[in-house]
Amino acid sequence: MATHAVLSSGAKIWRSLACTKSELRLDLTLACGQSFRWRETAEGHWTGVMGGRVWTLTQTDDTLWYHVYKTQDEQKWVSDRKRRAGISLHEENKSEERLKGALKMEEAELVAVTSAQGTEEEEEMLRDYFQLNVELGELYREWGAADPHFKQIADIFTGVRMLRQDPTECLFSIICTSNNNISRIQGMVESLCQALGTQLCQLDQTSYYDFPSLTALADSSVETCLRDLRFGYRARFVQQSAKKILDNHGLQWLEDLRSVPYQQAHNALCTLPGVGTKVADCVCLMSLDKAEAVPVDTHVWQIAKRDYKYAGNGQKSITDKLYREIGDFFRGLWGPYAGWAQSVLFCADLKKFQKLKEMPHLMQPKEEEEETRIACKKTKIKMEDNGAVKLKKTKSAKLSIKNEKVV
DNA sequence: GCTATACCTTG
DNA sequence: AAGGTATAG
Repeated sequence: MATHAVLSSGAKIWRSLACTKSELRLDLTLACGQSFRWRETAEGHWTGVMGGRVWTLTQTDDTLWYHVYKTQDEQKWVSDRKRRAGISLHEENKSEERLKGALKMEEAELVAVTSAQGTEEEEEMLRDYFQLNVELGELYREWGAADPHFKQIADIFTGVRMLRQDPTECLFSIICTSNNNISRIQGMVESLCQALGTQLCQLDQTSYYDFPSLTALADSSVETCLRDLRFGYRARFVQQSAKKILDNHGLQWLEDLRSVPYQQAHNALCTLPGVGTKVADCVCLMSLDKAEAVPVDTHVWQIAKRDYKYAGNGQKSITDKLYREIGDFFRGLWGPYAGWAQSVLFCADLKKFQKLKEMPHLMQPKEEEEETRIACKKTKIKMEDNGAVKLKKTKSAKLSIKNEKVV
């Protein structure tokens, strides 16, 4: 039976890419709530579905390692890819040019990949998914220079990078995030793929499924199906949004929003049921190449108030006006990649990553003691005179952490 | 423009 | 109350 790949096995199945951890941290980037499709299947090994294939990724200091699994049913895989691209199967011999234009890959490459070659294609898919052409280290320096608070976070939370996700997967995953938490969302997205997506392969005891097509999501049976899967009121939003896209616009519409201005894409998304300003910004930022989109949720609002003394005229909730103002504030502070910077701070606020802040060794020596002293005061952790820290959590330290975020 | 309320489930 | 949205006042 097929198993999850591990680097230490020494099997010659791994390919590599030069990439430092300051440019990419898999653990932070794949588990901070951008994509809900990756799981840590072995220490430091992340397995998930991307571009219709199952991947395991891991990294060493200067290298990103990847393995792509063979899909279980090649023929089905190829026809499924074509169907997604909007090509009816009996039609495919008619117009070679049109077919190539509509397919993400050309026919020749499609065949090459399925015959277990296509090394360059897969490397390119990874570079595209992680947007490795964007120099994150340089951006961190710019954000840090403009913003002392960012600089303080940045030394620990390096390599938090915006993924370039598939727009359909991104939209329908993010619709599921309202009034929800990451672990439940992960389960819901997994259920969604299992119920409506095609199976790609099985590794150990786990089956992997492609994200459902727009057509599958639009079917009238989907709302009931998702209600049964405990999607709650989001079930209707998913089905109705899919149907509305197909009825009013067509298969290519979402992807075409990549080439229109941010505000226009944002407005277009907001016409969909279940898509408000925050969900639209997430989709813009995480799948439509709008780096300036800053999704403002309750936590980003907390960050703005707590760390940037943002007043907001004492509003009780995030109104449309306040939403725009906070976004503009961060865009003014961080510039055209403000959404990327926001994701770093968002990540640094997640409960599951708080332990990284307890390891002061990555900070500058001088800052280190002072920062540590402040942290210790807050959390009542004892610090020796020589600056050493006892890494024992007190009760009060734990109590200051609620749900996903630190209060 | 701002506030309040319902909407599904889960911890 | 959780990474909100839609609706009415």
